[in-house]
Formats: sequence, structure tokens, C-alpha cells
Amino acid sequence: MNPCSHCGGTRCRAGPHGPLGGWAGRDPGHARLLSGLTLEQRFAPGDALFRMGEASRGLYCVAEGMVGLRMLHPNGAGALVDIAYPGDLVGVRAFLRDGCHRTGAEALTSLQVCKLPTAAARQLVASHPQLYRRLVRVCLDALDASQEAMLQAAAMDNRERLFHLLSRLLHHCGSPVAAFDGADAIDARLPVSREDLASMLGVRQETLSRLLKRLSDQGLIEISGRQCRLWPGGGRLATRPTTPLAAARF
Amino acid sequence: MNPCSHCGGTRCRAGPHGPLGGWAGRDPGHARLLSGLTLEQRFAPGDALFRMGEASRGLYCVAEGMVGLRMLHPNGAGALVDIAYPGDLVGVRAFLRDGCHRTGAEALTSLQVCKLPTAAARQLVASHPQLYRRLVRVCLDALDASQEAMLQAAAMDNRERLFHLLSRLLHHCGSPVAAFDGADAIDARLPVSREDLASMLGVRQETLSRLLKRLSDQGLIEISGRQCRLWPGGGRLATRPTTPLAAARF
DNA sequence: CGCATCCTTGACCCGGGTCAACTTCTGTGG
DNA sequence: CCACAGAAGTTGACCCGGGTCAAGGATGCG
Repeated sequence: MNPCSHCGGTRCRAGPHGPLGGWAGRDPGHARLLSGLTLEQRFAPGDALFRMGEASRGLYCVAEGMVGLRMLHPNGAGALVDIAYPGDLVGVRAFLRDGCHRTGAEALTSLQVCKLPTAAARQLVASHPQLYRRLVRVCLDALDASQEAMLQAAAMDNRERLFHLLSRLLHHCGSPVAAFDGADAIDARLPVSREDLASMLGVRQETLSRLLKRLSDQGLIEISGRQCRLWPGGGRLATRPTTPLAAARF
Repeated sequence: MNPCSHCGGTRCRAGPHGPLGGWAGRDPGHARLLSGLTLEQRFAPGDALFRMGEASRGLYCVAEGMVGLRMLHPNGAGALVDIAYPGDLVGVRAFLRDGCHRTGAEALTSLQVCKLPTAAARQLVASHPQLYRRLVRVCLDALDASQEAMLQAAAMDNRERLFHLLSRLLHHCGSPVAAFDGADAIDARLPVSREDLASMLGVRQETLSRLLKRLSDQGLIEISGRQCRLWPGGGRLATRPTTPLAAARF
């Protein structure tokens, strides 16, 4: 068994990407260290890695499969706020603040992770500031992504946002399919239900269904159940006039 | 002149809060260090501390006044994403990632800040890991706030969101006013234009105007120009039924 | 005083929420 | 292999919130 290139575990399969892998990849000693500290765990689709409000129990490196990060509003509404792919690290924020999770994490697919328990992780980052900085970077990127999403919500209509969302999902979990005109289409089985897709856009299921229909009527996608194909050249959708607005200050 | 309790500058006036102040407050040596490194700067309303895309030039501690953080979408739409009050630190993210600013910062009022230039700040955090961790904490809190905002956007209607927004603004920059029934009302001059308020909610000016009218018709607020008063007891608005949703997983 | 900026109001229309029925899917047991 | 039940997804009817356009006050400034 080869140690995981993400986190040092013996079963991970993907490339030397991700915050842990990037750190371990530069130094065999680091890799050995990590390898000795990580625990491998498996989850079935729907299982929870951790729930909102629980204390941090460690860092999870996604080895295979996908993890959904879900936030829940007191009034009962919930939304999928992010998806983690192989190589990504989950649970970093709660670990860094040594507090409780603000999101719940659940397996979206059959899942394998490498867990780095809190105590071990604390020792590790204490003696390796570089690693600590990498974890910080993960949160900075998350902040960027979150604000980016808010801006998109204000600046694009839901049809465009859905297209971008699908595009992101498929580029992560899809495989190219030969298309007629040079560029390849992408095809994949979506890891999430319609309801979750809808929650990511902040719309209802029914609306999502109509948005999908519009996109496929326009020939930008082809979708049936969870099987989804993205046609190339959809990059630029029909552009709206986009009001100029008083933003000349910048 | 007393050194600022936020950042060690000699002109700051507010209490020993904020990330820098909390650090300097525990150790006179730290305070002296900071005091020697910070530069005081003033800005007129509308002036930019930094713009989107610029490289980080340092950390700014808000001494007096307020700072608006604005993000701009390529298509021209812009939104005020956050407001910084005295004691808050601005520019942390770009500093931590040693990259360019993802938001622009501008003075909303007549403003005084203490600037800690990048080079000095780097040395400081290198020799004081505690301080570094405080900066990280600032970003973690920002991430929480951002995701919280997204969730709120999904779970509450715009009237409620506006009320909460005003409530937050007034609690930061308002002064209590005696009210008839025990609890105090809060009164203040809003630091932002209608247009910016609207952008924070993701709605148009006209809609904002109507939302304000509805709130004041209901007796929850009183507003005229930028002068705004919040009546007590508005904490619980009329509650909507709030759909249960399939969120029993958590 | 006139002009510009900020804010409000009205009319109209479209996107999306809601409710309800209907149509696949998917998996399970006979 | 089929039958069936339950879940997942789709569609239609209807209505309301909010976007858009356009006009009409306030307020402030030279």
C-alpha cells in the first residue's frame, strides 16, 4: 500500500494535491510523520462525518468520494454550502479556532477519508508552522469563495448561476466525452440531489427543475436524473444588458 | 497623547478591544512595540484605503469612523460586503495570504486609522505567533459571518434582513434614546447611503425604499434621510410559517 | 436661484414561491 | 421477471415580491 499523496494515509489514490499533500510532498519525513498519525475511515452515502455544533475532533482529508458541507438555519431551512473533493481538507475551521463546527459534513458518495485526530494535528502544527500556514490558506480560500458566491448571487441571474455551478461540479467529478466540434463535452453523475442543487442556489426544487429545463432547451446541457452532460461552448451564455450602476469609485 | 488601545497609536480613542488591542493590552512591551511601528492616517468620506486588486500594503486599525469593504463584479455591479468599526482590523486577508486585496476599502465617514505597514507587520507576526493567531481568528470570524449571511439570505425575507442589518448598524454607531416603555430606542445617523444599504441586501434602491416604508409603517423604525431610530421590542418580527424542509438529517 | 444628488412613489411585468397533481425512477419482495 | 411502494423529479395554475422604467419630491450646494 502506498501512502496517500494527500495526507500520508496508505489508501488514498489521487494526486499530490491538497493542503496536506502539498506539505508532505516536499519532504519524505513529513510524509512519514503524517502517515503514522492518520486513521483511515469509510462512510456510506448520507453518513455524517460531523454535525453542526459538535466540537472539532480532527481534520479529514478526502481520499475518495465527495463530502457535502451543510449549514442549518434555526428555523429548519438548510443549505449545502460547499462540496469537498479528493485532496480537500475538511474541518479545518473548527480545528483552527479550536471550537465547534459551524457546518455539518456528510458523505455525498461512498467515501474514504484519512482522519488526523485533533491532538495529533495540534502537535503537528505546533512544530511545523508551514503546515499551520497551509491550513490558514484553506480558510482564506474558503472566505474568498464565500464572498465570491455572494457577489455572484447579486450580479447573475439564477440560470447563469446554475450553469456555473454545474460546470464546477462536472469539472471536478466528470470525464470528457468526445463532441463533434473539437472541444469536448463533459459527462458525469451528479453527486447531489435536485433539492441540494436548489439549496445551493437558494431556490426551490420546482424552480431548479424549470431552470434545468431552460438550460437544456437552449442546448447548453443534457440532463436526465443525475446523469448530466455539459456541452462545450456554453461558456458564454446569452448576455443580459447588465446595468452599469454607480460603481465608478473603483 | 495616549497610545491607542487598539493598536498602540497615540490618537486612537476607543476601548481596548479589537485584535491588536487585545494583544497589546496584555503586555506593555507589546503595546510599545506596536506604538513604534504604526503610522496614523486620516481619510475623508469616500476616500479609498485600498482598492480591489492592489497588493497588500499593511494592516489598518480603525481608530475613529467607519470603513466600508466593497466588492466589485466584473460586469460593473458592486456590493458593500462589510463595515468595519473602531477597533476592527482591515486588510488582514490580503496580508495573511501575501496577495492582492479581494475587496476595496473606503472611508464611510471622516476616518482615522493606524496603519501597520506590511514589512513591520511581517516581522511582528514572525516573532509573535500569538499575534499571528489573532489575525487568523479575524479571518475565521469573517468566514463565519459570510456564511451566516448567505444562510440568512436563504432563510429570511428581505424585510427581516433589513431590520437585522439596521439593528446591527445602529448598535455599532448609535446612541440610546429614552423611550416610554422601559427599554431604550437607539438613534443614529447611518454611515451609508440607501444605495449601499440596498447592495448589502442584494436589492434595488427602490425596493429598499419600500422595505423601509413597510418597517416604519409597522412602527419598528423611524427614518428620515440618514437619521434612523430603532424602536425597542422590534426584536421579534411577525413570524412567518417557515417551511419545515427535509433537514432532519441534523 | 438653479442645478445636482439622493430619495420616494407609481405602474407594469416577470421570476420565482406555493400548492397540488402527475410522472418517472429505484429498489424491494414475491 | 414483474408488481408495487416510496422517493425523486416534473409540470401547471396562481399569486406576490421585487426589478424596471419613469416621474416627482427633498435636500444640499454653488
